[in-house]
This record gives sequence, C-alpha cells and structure tokens, in this order.
Amino acid sequence: MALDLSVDRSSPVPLYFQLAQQLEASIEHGALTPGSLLGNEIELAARLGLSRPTVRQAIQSLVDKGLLVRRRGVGTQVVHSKVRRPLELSSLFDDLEAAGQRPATKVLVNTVVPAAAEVAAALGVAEESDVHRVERLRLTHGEPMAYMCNYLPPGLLDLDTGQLEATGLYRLMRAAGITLHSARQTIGARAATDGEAERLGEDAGAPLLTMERTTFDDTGRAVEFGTHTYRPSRYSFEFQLLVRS
Amino acid sequence: MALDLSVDRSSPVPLYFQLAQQLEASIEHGALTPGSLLGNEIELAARLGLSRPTVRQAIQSLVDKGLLVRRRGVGTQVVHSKVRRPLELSSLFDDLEAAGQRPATKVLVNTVVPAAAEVAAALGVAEESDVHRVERLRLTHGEPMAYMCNYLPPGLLDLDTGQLEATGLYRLMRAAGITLHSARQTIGARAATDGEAERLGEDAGAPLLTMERTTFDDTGRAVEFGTHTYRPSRYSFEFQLLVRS
DNA sequence: TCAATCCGTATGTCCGGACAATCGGACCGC
DNA sequence: GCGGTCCGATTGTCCGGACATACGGATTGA
Repeated sequence: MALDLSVDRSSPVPLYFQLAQQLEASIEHGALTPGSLLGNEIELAARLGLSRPTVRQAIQSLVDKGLLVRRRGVGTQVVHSKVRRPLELSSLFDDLEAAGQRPATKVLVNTVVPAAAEVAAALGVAEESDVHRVERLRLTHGEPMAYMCNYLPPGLLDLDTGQLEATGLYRLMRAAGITLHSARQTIGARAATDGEAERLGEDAGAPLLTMERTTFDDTGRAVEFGTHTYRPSRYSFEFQLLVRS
Repeated sequence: MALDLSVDRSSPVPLYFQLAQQLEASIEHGALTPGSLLGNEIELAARLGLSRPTVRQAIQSLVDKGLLVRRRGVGTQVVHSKVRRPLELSSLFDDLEAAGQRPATKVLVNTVVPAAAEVAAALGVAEESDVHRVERLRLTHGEPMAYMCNYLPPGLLDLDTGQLEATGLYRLMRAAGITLHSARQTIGARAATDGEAERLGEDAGAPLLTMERTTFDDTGRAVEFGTHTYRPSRYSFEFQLLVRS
C-alpha cells in the first residue's frame, strides 16, 4: 500500500503526534480502508526512522479514539464502523455549528443572583452567595430549539451579553484560560410547563427533552451548572460510546 | 502519606495494572485525598523497584479515567470531582443491578423476522433477510420502567428466553465470546402512542424518553440494534464525560 | 478426514537512560 | 516594594533493546 508517511524532526510537534495525525488522515480519506492491516510496528518504526515506543504511542492514541484495534499475534487494523465521531464534551453551539446550522442565541437574562440550594450544591459554593445566572434561548432557522439556564461561580469570567449571543459558553470559558476537564450529565424527559411551552413555542404538556449538567475544570472545581430543555422535534442527543478495556 | 504500595512480580497481572489498581483503591477509600500530590514518578519508581515507564503507564491509565491530572513542573494530583463514574458502554440491566435495584425482565417476543429497511441498514444486512427480534419489558419494584425492542443479526447468538429474563443482553453477548467495542446512541423524547402507553402503564400522550442504539464488536460488525422507550419518571440517563486532550 | 501440536509473527510488557519543555518559587536588581 | 531573571523540580518525549504471550496457519499424527 505504501502509505505516504513521514515525520519532521525539526517541528516542535511531538513525533508520535505527527504520526497519529497522518494515520488518522489516511483513515479519514480512505487511504487506509476499514479492516486493512497497518503493518507491524517494528517495520513501521524502521521505515520512519522512529523507535517502536514512539510508533506504539501514536497507534495507541488512535486505539483510544476507537479508530484502530490491536490484536496480539495478528496486527493492528482499522475499525469498520462508519460513524467515528467520538463522544466529546462539547457545547450545543459547537454541535450546531459543526452541522452547518448557524445557530442564533438570544440572551434573556444575564445577572447575578443568590444561589439556591441546588445551584450552591452543584457549584460547591455557599447557599445564598452570589452566582452568575444566564438564561438563553437557542434558535435555528428562526425557530426556538432550546432554553438554557446556566449558573457560574463568581469571579471566573465576566459574561458579556454580546459575546454570549455571538458564540457558545464553553468557547468563552476556554478563551478565558479555563481548562475544561469533565462534566456530569443527566438526560431525561418531562411534560412542558406553561412557561416552558410559551418560551419554546410548544403546547403546554408537550414532551420536552431535559439535560442537567455540571462541568468541572482540571483542578476539579465546578465551573458551570446548567439546566436545559430542548424541543424533541428539533434536537436529540447523539453520541458514540467506547468500551474501556 | 507513606502509601502502602507494592507489586507482585510473580503474578501474571501486569505490573502497571497492579499499581494502577492500588492507586485507584487508595483514591477510592480516601487514602489519597483530592488535590494531594502523588509524589514524583522517579522516586515512586525507585521505591517500588519499577522503571519509570511502567509507573507512567499506571498513572496514565488513571489520567485517562479522569482520576488524576498531570501538570508539568508541578506533579500529579488527584482530581477534586466527587463523582468519578466514567462513561461506559453498559446495559440497562447492569446499571440497575449496580444501583441495587434487582431488575426483572419479561420477554414479550423472541422470534425471527424479515428485516425492515431501518433495521437492515443499521445491522448491515440485506433487507427482508432474517434477523432476531426481541421485545422485553423491564420492571423495577413490580412497575414497568422500560420497553425495549432489539434486533440481532442471525447466527450470532441463540437467544434463550429464560436467559434473557435472568440477565442482560450485553452479558449474554459477552458470554458468547463477542467483544463489544463501541455503540452509537441517540437519545430523544416524544409523546407516547396508545400502544406504548398501554405497555408502560402511562397515559396516551405522556412524555417518553427514547433511545436508539447500534452496537459494534471489535471487528466493526453491528451486533445489535435496538429502540428503547423509558418512563421518564422512573429512569434518566446519567453519565460523565471527559475531555479528550 | 479430523484433531492435536508446533511454530512464526505480531503485539504486550518492562527496562534504563537521555534530553527537552514547563511550572513555580527564590533570588536579584531596580 | 516591585518586576524580571534564574534555577530546581517534575513531567513530556524519545531511544534501543529484551523477553513474554497469544493468535493463526501449517504440520503432524490418529
């Protein structure tokens, strides 16, 4: 198959990462077809002038992403699955933009309020202490799609309404130097209350998809707590799970 | 801190895995408190009589699980997050059993049918070709909680109704030597039809939580396709996401 | 013909070392 | 007091090698 692989040792990009990117690209545009063997690690290392641990590190990163499967005594092969989008901690805004939807955001509320018990517990702050509260309506094609209510601990970020309408909350946090680490999510469903129905353009009692999420940064601090409601006719959660071995 | 760590070189369990398990246990029952440093890798390796790569491999596996965070120039520390359950490809049955719910299963249908277009596409088989169809009702505390309809490609597994009522589908597949690899899931909501309401003990038009999933084994073959509906008052999806770096 | 065994091959694990990049605090000069 | 610089500490990357282990096919035997 003679894959066109090469590494640039003068680049600051780690060698294993360069190799991983090239392999991923080869898989993506079909140079490496599903099921095909990757060639053994020793020979691959020799061909590229790399050591075997470096090659293994590159391959391992793709195995972790679910693109490759290793079999002892057999080799490493490309996974067949058609859909290979991994599950990431992403924002609704990014999801929609990636789908080419060009989402619009309307900020309904952007203020500071005393933390209710549930919010205080989620964010790990004292009850009744000040927290930011942001309520937003997300629209696609001029129609409401989601109502989002988020709480942020004070002093983390200054929330500009203009910026909130132009981009997503996660992107603002990342831009402020916050390293997102993990999030705990609960997805459920319930009937719309009158107020929710009004906001989303549904009938009262209509089914709504609900999501509650607490996001943590790399130090373990909670940086965001939010309760969202979605119109199930216009949005559903879609993701891929991997088995951890 | 003087953690009580040790490895058994005569064990067939890999050294890095032994170390990872001990560290995870120490975190779990509080010997390693959130935020505490883990001590540098070199010294840790020396203390255990291991090489640094081995220690790094153990630490890395816990970083991948979201338990630890590494900081160059600083050290490795335990993440603060309270909830550390990772997102796994798990079955409803396992989830419930882990929560101590002792779920009951009632098999409504267990037969072979010609594949409809949607099923054929999901499983990668020809339309109208034979596939297994299993319909089950999952109950907790005597009350219906979920209605599940699953399709399996032929010849993969012989589905015994008795076994299906005693355990979960995933567990049967694993027992049959199938290595589960990944799954693509869609979670949404909609109003219950008359038939669904009847089955689940809800009113017609009541909100239902829906899940559609295709599961793949490690060769990339689809091994299961299912559409499930849940009573939102009795079940919601809960999981933790990690940022891939 | 079929089953058990052998063997080549590829990944899995582990070692010991080297240098680079980055973080944080200490030190120093202004 | 304040800011910049230096430096120790720690992880990040990379090397080259060694042996163990498991898979699959070929060979061998019944």
